[in-house]
Amino acid sequence: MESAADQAFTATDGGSHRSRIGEARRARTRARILAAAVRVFTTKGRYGLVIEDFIEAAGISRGTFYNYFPSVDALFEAASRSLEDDLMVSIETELAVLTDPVDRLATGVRLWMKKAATDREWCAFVAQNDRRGENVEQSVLRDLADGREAGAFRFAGIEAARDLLVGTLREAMVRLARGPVAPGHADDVARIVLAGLGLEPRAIEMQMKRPLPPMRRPARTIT
Amino acid sequence: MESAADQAFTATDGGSHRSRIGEARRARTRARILAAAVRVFTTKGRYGLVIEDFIEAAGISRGTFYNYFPSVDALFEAASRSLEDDLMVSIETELAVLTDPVDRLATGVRLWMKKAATDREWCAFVAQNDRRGENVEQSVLRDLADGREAGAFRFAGIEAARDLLVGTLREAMVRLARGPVAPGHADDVARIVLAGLGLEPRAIEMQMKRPLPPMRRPARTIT
Amino acid sequence: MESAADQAFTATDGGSHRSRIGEARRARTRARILAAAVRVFTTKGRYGLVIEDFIEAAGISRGTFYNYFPSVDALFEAASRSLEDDLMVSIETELAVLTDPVDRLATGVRLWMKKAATDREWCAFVAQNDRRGENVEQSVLRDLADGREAGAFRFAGIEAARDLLVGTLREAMVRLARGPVAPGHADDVARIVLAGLGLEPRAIEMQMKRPLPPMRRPARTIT
Amino acid sequence: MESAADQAFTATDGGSHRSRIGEARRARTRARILAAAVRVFTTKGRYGLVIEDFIEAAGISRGTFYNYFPSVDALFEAASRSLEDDLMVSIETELAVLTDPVDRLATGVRLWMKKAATDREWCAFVAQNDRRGENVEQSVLRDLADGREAGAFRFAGIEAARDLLVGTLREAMVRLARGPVAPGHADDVARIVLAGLGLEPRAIEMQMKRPLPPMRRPARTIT
DNA sequence: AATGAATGAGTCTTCATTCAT
DNA sequence: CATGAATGAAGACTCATTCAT
Repeated sequence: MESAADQAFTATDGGSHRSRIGEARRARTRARILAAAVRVFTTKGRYGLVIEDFIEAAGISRGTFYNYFPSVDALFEAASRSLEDDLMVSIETELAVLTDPVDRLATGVRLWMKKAATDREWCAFVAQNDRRGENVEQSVLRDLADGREAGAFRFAGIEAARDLLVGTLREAMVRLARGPVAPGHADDVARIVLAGLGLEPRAIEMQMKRPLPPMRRPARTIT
Repeated sequence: MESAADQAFTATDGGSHRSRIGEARRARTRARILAAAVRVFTTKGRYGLVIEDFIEAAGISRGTFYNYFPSVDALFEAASRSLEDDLMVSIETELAVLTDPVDRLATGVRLWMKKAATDREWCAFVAQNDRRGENVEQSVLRDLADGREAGAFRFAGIEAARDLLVGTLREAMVRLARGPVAPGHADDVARIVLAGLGLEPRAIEMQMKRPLPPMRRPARTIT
Repeated sequence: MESAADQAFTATDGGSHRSRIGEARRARTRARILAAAVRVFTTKGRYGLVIEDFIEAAGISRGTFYNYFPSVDALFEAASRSLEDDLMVSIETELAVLTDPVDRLATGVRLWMKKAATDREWCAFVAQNDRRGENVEQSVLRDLADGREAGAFRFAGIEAARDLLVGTLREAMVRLARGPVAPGHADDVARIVLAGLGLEPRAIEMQMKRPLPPMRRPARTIT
Repeated sequence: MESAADQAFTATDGGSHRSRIGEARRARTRARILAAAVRVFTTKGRYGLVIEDFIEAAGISRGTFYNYFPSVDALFEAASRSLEDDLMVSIETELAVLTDPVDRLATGVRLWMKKAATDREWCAFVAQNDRRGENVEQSVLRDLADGREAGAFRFAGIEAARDLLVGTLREAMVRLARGPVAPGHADDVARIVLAGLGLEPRAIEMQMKRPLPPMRRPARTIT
């Protein structure tokens, strides 16, 4: 039942009160499905999953699933982007204060690897997806180009450089998702990538000594 | 379809000729299915394929498919091993004469990329497949370890080194499979990988100038 | 949406004003749903429609639909009766002044065809509906019987006569609903039906020359 | 197991023996499904039927249904055309010896009504479908045009004439499918249709006295 | 009264697998 | 061995209906 206050409000508000309530509920359900989907994908992999897996994990009905996502593929895409973008926002926030492309790229790689090493679920999930989102691709390409122009990076083709960066991180994540790794693994990966980009050994070590800024929003927030 | 002559001949023969004919036919049909399967996997990817896709491409019946492979997974496995081992045999043959691990690894990477650039179908297929075969993994790890011990490679962790090598090549292959690339791309990839492994720039250039031995068996032979 | 003024007024009033307002609103919403339903049925036919089709066309919510109609069938029934009775009232009004059964039947057919040719939406909708309403059936049967008794009509069985009349008009309406027809089509249909009933050619021409009374309520009023 | 004779035959026949066996089986199953579908549609009407209804009636599996028809609609269409064409072939066979369009059309109508009166199942089914097949439409239009040109028919528009013919027969069939009719009903319908087309009363009576040729293939043969 | 999120039973559709020919 | 019709379990998808707000 609506309270008198609600009534009066509604009367002069043209229905937006109900709308806002509805929207909030929708957002909550969507987040719930996405969170459950991440668990499912992480646990059971990318393929061979059926709708049942997700509705059971999310505690919703079949119909509700289709009210939010038209297919498992769409769900995976949404969950994937959500997780990745979530991190990228955190990273970009930190990188915003850095102007030097080498600082930016080195810090970005280290933060990414730190996240991967710290949050196994995130790592396992993102490693499944063999394509990075637009956010990541653009950010990476820009820093690579700028760093080369500045003379800090020395590599032949920017495409090869991007493949080195993305490919190495991905393989490292797959390894991380599979089980324990040697201590220092994350740093090893960062070093070898920077070496591949042609950064001087001393510059690499300077980068590795820089304190890594803490990332905000460490808790999973699926939107 | 057997000719009438075959029939007549078989009829007066013991079992062995029939067997030999049968075996040869079996091998031919199997090869035909595998070749068609490679085309299918290359074109449509690894997942979401159904038996119909393969029997249509191979021009065989449902029943015949099951006479040779118990499932799509088995077919993929067979096609995958066939293609990869095929190349590894070629590469290993060339590398056999090389004793220096750096020579071996550099040449191996260059041959691999040459194959990828030359044979798009092979490239697309192998890029789909996540795990490198055991052959590849072991050969790579040995050369990495030996090269580091010899002081030519300088990298922190061998796992990171392996991830750099495998990951970069994989991304490069995905790129190749997607469409045309800049000229010199294959060389760029080889260079950047070697740089990542810590090889001196001059040593890298020396490697790149080495003539690349031709690979035998250029024509696809699926076994 | 009620204005604030309505609200305030209602608040100090007894129940009856609210009731009257409510009834009026109810009637308006119902009419709106019916009008939308006619459009939907006309466009998409009788079957395979889902509630979504109607709530979208009417711009209402699911819940509201059920406040007015329990099912699509009920909605169709209501829309159907509404449209057909609407016309029959008009036609009966005109025919009321005519006593001769031949005059009545001929005029009725001509008015019906005129309506069909003039109002494509009505035509398409009614053509979908198999059974004529009871009103129509009884009126037709009486005029047929009277006309035969009077010696004007000459046909063997009254059932066959009714089938000729109803069937021919129906096919003509289907044709009209499908697209443009030759000029004079409506008259052709009236003539051929009267001929089938055995009316003399001269009598037919006399009927066709009679001025057709205008129908009242030309504008759609769904109740 | 194949017999030795089969073997020899197959060997020189390039597989067509198996093909013919397969085709025969396919044809039988298709006919079985169609026959069952006719029963179902006749009994339960055109709409609201589900695949289950048909596979149960035909005694086949779900998968088999889809091997032959993609949807209930397609099945209805096929069954409908099959029945209608079946009759039209019979009728056309009889009409082939007749050159006069009036003879042809009058005989055609009488045969059609005879079929409807004799075979209730056929009648009920065909009456469901509100469109005649191309065969029927073309045959009717040609005879109408020829008969008018010959001066025997007198009607204003050929479209109206077609609507009269098709519409009247359809309503008569609906009536027949619903229950018993007065004796002579079929003849009444033929007479009233011919009258509508403007045929002279004496000519009508002459037509009605012509002996109706027996139709071959009286038994249901669904193809 | 109006809203629209949630539900789940009812159907549709696919596809791996079998097997008689 | 090859064939392809038949199968039916598994899973996808729809949509009438309910109900808290």
